[in-house]
Amino acid sequence: MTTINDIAKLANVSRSTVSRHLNKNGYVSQDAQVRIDKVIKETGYLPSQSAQSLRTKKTGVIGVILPKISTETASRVVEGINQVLQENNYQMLLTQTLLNKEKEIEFIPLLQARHVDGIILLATNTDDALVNEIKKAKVPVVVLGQDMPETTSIQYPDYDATKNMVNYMIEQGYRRISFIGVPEDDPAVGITRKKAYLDTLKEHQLPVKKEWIAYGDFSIPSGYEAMKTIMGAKQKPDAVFVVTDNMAVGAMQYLKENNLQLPQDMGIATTGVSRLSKYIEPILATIDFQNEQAGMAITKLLMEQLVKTDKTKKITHTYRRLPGNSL
Amino acid sequence: MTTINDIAKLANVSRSTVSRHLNKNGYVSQDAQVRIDKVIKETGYLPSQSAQSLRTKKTGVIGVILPKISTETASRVVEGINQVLQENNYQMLLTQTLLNKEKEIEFIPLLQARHVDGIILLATNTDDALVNEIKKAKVPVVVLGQDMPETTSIQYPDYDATKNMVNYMIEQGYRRISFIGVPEDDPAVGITRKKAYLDTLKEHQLPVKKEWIAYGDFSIPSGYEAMKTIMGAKQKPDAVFVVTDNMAVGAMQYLKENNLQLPQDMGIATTGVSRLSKYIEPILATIDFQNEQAGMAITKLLMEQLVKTDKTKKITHTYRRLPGNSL
DNA sequence: CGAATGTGTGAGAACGATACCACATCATTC
DNA sequence: GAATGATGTGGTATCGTTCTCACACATTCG
Repeated sequence: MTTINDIAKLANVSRSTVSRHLNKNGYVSQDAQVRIDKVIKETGYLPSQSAQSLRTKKTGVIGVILPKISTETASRVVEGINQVLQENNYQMLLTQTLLNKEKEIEFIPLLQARHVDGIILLATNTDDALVNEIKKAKVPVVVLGQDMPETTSIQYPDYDATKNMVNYMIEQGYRRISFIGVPEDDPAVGITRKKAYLDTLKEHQLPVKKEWIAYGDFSIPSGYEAMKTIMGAKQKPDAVFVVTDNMAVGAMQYLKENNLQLPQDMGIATTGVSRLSKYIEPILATIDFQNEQAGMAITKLLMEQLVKTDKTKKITHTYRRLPGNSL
Repeated sequence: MTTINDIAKLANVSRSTVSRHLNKNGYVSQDAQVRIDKVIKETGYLPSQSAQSLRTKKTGVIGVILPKISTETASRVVEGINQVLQENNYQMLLTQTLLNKEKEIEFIPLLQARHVDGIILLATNTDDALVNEIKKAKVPVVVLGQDMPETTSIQYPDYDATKNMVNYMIEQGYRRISFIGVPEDDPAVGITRKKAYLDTLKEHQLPVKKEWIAYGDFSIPSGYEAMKTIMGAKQKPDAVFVVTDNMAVGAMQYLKENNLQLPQDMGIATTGVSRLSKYIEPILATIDFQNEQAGMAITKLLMEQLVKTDKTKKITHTYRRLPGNSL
């Protein structure tokens, strides 16, 4: 590997001059500049990032912590993140927790040892230990998906969107609306969305039955099982709201297998829009959280934090309701 | 940030001793070890990766170059890659080319400037400039998805798998089999799969019609359009083989919109299995290239290369045919 | 005309780690 | 009791940058 010293020697200047030219600070004569440029082109020299970052404490790398990359939601968020990072000449160090909470915490110091300039966390919980680790962090940490105390974060509009959809279901004439959720470890999805569901029913004086509420773990099969549980109730619901699209697909599968006509016999609605969901039958009524944009937005927030570490900011992302024909 | 010097001072030993202890080479007394460990725990010290890599020329980071993360294939491969990397205590620097060939080439030196220990390339072409850049690389580069000359690589069994599926279609009684492919820039998908299709038909003395062949660009809409083009032919085919599942979904969409019963009026088969494809109707007959495993396999190959830079290796990955009910 | 400013350059000290080397101490062996 | 080898330790060079300083020379200005 050629180093800055080689360049200096070949261009007949000192190391300092090359550095000044490269970083465009300080004076370098026209003459020296062309000589340096020439040599750099000839040798294909690229500065050693390790040395640079040892010196400057900046790496141009952003750490991203997410549960699992091979989910459509996560990969779309990453797509958005990557886009903004690339515009700003940053690169992305990706880590997966595979839903292991310990890892979520461990990765923060680990990424800092790698001297990432900032961290983007797609959070699945808001445990104290995690919040603590974030507070201790020496680099800006921004959070997407949960309302993390004292942290710059973007939340999905879990409450409003859910309410909007459940309201819409009621407008469509459904009165016995069941619910498939997830455990409360994940506050945004597990608590907020459920609360919105309950609140909306209550506002309309509609019945809330315990047997109409079941839980899954984000996976397609768990949606299938939850639907099965609910359909075991004495009084059958006439619709179901499922908190994630994957589980909705599972639920739908169960209903179809049991010869229920959608949406005539049963309405179904969800949040989250996967690329293929337009092509399943019926097309799911869903909430689009526009994950790419969310990824871009959170990254832009981080970029801001990188220049001026100002106060923490809370933003709620937008959403769109997509009609589908499952209601 | 606490440095090794702080640790040394606090533990009353020299910097060297701390380093020796940390790297478990050379002698350190029991006594010193416990003192050092204690101080490290108290301070939460983590060695600076920049300094380490400046010194050792190793970063523990692997660069991954891929076209687009938010595709199911790519994200599953990454899932596999990540799994093996994590086992081996490596981290992953992710870059997207967004199908821009120049970037595919640029990223190789760029990642090297970041001192990645190795590069995994999910290649979409085999251009000379790219091959050249790989040859010039100072770190091991392994390639997944294309047969790259003089490079350690894993290819998908494009030829055999396609042949297997087309043969199966013929067994099922289809005789007028059409084809939706992609441009030849991507040799593995654009050339090899098409050749397998043509060869198989020829072996069975079945007609190959120009009007039965159309091309898309990997996207769902392009599959829709290609199917439309083919169905414009005077003599209609009785089946279609689509080289990627996304395009197959588009093709299927077109057929359904035009009231063709699948598989009675028209058989459809493809390669690539997306998470949701089991839930669309009919279930696509497809080839599963087992992307996670491919990702794991290519990463293991890279790990091998990292210890002993031996000769280049060529491996062809395995596949499974999934029946579905679209044939 | 001397001082102040602008332009251009290189020497050398960091940054935080690793690794080679020299040296000290102690136990073992012939 | 001298030689040998294992154990333990610290000094110092080094990796490839950036950055502060000191200094040299030109030009401008009061």
